[in-house]
Amino acid sequence: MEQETTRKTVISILKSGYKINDELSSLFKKFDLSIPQFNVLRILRGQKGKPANLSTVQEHMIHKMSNTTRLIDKLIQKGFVKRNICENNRRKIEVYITNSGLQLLKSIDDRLDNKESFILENLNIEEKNELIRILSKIKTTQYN
Amino acid sequence: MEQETTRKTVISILKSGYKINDELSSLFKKFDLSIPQFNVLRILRGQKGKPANLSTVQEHMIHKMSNTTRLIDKLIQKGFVKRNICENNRRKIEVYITNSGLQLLKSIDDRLDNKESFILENLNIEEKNELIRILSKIKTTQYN
DNA sequence: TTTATACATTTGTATATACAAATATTGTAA
DNA sequence: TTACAATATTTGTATATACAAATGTATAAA
Repeated sequence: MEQETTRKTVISILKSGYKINDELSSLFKKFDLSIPQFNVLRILRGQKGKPANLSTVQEHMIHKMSNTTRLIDKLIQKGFVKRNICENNRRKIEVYITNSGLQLLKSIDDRLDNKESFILENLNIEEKNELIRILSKIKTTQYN
Repeated sequence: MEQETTRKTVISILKSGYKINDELSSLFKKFDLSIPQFNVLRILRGQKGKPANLSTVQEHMIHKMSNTTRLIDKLIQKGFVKRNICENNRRKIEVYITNSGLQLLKSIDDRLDNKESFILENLNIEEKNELIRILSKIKTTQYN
């Protein structure tokens, strides 16, 4: 009985995640970006000028990334990101967002806000906080 | 301010979804199955002997599938599923689960229950029901 | 009966992802 | 200072996915 509720809850979270994922994918697609690519750009913007190295970017990613190198290669090709070898530790590379990348994010910001508001339109603020609170209790073996 | 809560909520759902996805992936991987493959098997088991055609399977999938044909090809290769051409309407195919597929599911059932219980270990029954209730309010443009 | 349209599935192709192995650089212990 | 381990990133490869186009079948209209 409770097992049944547990199963339904798991499926409900999974499904909600897929739905939101699809919604955001189709938004970013208009800007020729994938969700992970967008996240990298947003992480780099959060650096406020300071470059980040690959492992830092990986740590901040919303989901574990198996190949950050090629992900960033794509962003470099598009001119949104630049890469240098770190002088202090030549194993590391430094990645930072370009003006073109910042402009792109600026043009996405409003549309993302709208999309997010739309998705959660039927939830009041208490429900949103309740969701955040409960979801934070999820346990996993994979990562924090 | 509320926009900030909205954003946090969206990210929280996404992240929870990714986490659970990764947990289940790594469980199914032990049985050489992906999550969509497992879902197809479970849908077919739910048919209780009656075959299902491709579009029926697609409708029941937890997330939209772009290529059910090849997904089922994999399951056929592994011997968990069989496929016939539908006699009444030769455009359709009929798919059904084999005994080997049923046995596989049986061997997964308990471990899946355990995994799901583990993931939601810190949630009481009210919180689970509350999650289901709130998550059902999520709106999307992509599908129902 | 021919032609067009809708339906159900399959195939082609380009891109993305996962995972393991390889490379390059640095730190450290003998 | 050499050898070994640790760190950071890159590359190879196999598989998965998305999307569009193609195929084959059925239905309906002229």
